[in-house]
Amino acid sequence: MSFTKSEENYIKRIYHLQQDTGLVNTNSLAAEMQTRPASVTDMLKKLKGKKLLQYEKYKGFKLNEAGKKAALDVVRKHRLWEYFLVEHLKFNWDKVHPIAEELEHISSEELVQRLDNFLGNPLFDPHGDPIPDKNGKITVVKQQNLLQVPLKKNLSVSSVTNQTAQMLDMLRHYHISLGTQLMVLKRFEFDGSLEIKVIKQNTCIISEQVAKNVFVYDVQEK
Amino acid sequence: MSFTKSEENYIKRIYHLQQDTGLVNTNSLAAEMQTRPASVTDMLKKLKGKKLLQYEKYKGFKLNEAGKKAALDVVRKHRLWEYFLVEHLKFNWDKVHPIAEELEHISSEELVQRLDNFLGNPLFDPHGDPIPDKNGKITVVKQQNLLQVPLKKNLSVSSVTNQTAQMLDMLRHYHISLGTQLMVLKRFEFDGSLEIKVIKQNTCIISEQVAKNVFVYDVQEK
DNA sequence: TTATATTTTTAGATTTGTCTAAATTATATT
DNA sequence: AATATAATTTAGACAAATCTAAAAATATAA
Repeated sequence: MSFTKSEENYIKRIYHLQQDTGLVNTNSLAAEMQTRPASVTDMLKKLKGKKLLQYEKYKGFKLNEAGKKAALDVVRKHRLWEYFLVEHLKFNWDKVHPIAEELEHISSEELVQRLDNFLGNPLFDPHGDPIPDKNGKITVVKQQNLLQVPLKKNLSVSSVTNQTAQMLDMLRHYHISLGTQLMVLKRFEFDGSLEIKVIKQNTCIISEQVAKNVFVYDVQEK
Repeated sequence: MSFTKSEENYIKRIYHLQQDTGLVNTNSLAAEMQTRPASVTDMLKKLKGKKLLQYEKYKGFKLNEAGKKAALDVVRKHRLWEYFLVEHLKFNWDKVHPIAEELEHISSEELVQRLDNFLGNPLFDPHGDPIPDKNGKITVVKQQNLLQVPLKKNLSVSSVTNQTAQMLDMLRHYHISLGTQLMVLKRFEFDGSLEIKVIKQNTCIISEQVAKNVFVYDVQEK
C-alpha cells in the first residue's frame, strides 16, 4: 500500500497527536496541519476508506494498527534523513526539520534500508528521538547526559544539544559525533570536568558545560 | 523563482530534447513525458507565463536562458543524488535513476551545496554524465577508460561500467571507487593487464576486462 | 493548388486537495 | 430539559494537472 504526500502528512500528525491524547479531534488536527477542519474531514474519509483509521462521524478518531505502521514508516524516514543531514552534511540539528519533511516522502524501501545501514543503524535522531526499525519497532533506551552517567560504562552518543559552531568544532576535534562509542573515566570534583575515553581514539578532557549537552545511552541495553 | 515538480519535469525533458534537436515539438515531448499532446500544450502556456520558454503557438519551442538555468539546477540535483546513491549507499548505477527522479525535486539550495561538498564536488555522475556546478556551468573534460590512457598520468575515476557484484567486489578490494585518484604504471603486453598505483593505497594489478570498464579523467584539466 | 494527413490547440470533464459558508450534531449552562 | 455554544460535517466551488474528443492550423502530396 502506498500513500500520497498529503496522506502521509496527515497520518504522521495523527500519530503524534494520539501519542499524547489517545483519541484525536478534528479541530486540533486542523490546527496542527495549518488547514481547515473541513479539509481534515475530507482526508479522514479517505484514510478510513484505506482502512487506516478508526473513525465515526462526530466521535473522534485514531489510527488502527495498519495506520500506525504507515505513520512509523514516515517517522523512520524523517529521522534517518535528519541523522544523515546532521552527521554527514554537517547541518545544525535545529535546521534539518523542514528538509527532512520533504525527504521523508521519497518512496523507495531499498533506499531507506540502505540509508539505515550507511548511517550505522542509529537508535536516535539528532534531537534524541528514537528511530523505529523497518518493522516499526522502537527500541526504548534511556538517554542521559554525560554528567548523569556512571563511570567506566560503555556508552554511545545519541544526541547533542547546544549545537553552536564552537561546540561542534570542539567535539569534532575530539572525534565525538553521533554514534561515537565512549566511556567516562573520571570526574574531577574541582571543576566538574570529565576525562573521557573515546573508543578507537585518544583520551580527552571536556568541561561540565560540554558534558551536560552530550546525551548517550548504554550500549549493553541495545 | 521556484517550480512545481511537474514544471521541473517538463523543463528537464525540454532541456534534454533541445540539446539534440534545437527546437522541440509538442508530440515528441508528449511521447517523452508519457502524456498527451494536449497536456503538453497546457504546460507550455504555464512555462511561457513564467518566462522560461520561447514559444509561439503551432511553431515549436525551446528554453530561454532562465529556462536552461532552471533545467540545469534539476540536472545537477539528479546527478549529485545518483553519485551519492552509488558511491555511499552502494546501489548499482543502473538502479539509481528512478530514485534520483524523486530526490531531484527536494528544494533546499543549502542541501544541494552541502551534498556537493560532502561528495567531494564530483565532475561526473556514475553514468559518466557531467554534473553542472551551482551556476549551471558544465566542466567538459575528456573521459577515457584505463586502456586508452597514457602511463604515469594523475587520473581520477569518473565512472564504472559493467557493475556486476563480482566487479564491484574486486574494485572495492583495491579501494577503487568514484573520485579515486590513480595512475597507470605499466601495461603488460602478455595479457593486457595493468599495474595501477592507487594514490594513498598500495599498487595493484587489474586485468584488461576490468580496465576497459573503468573510466577516468585527467586531474590537471579540472 | 487543392485535398489529405499530421500536428497542435481548444473546450470541457476529472481527480486531488483545498477552501468558504451553511447545516448538523454534540456539549455545556442555566 | 431547553437553549446556547462549540465542534464537525456537508455542499458546492476552485486550482493544478491531467484527460478525451473535436476543432484549427500547418505540412505533404497528388
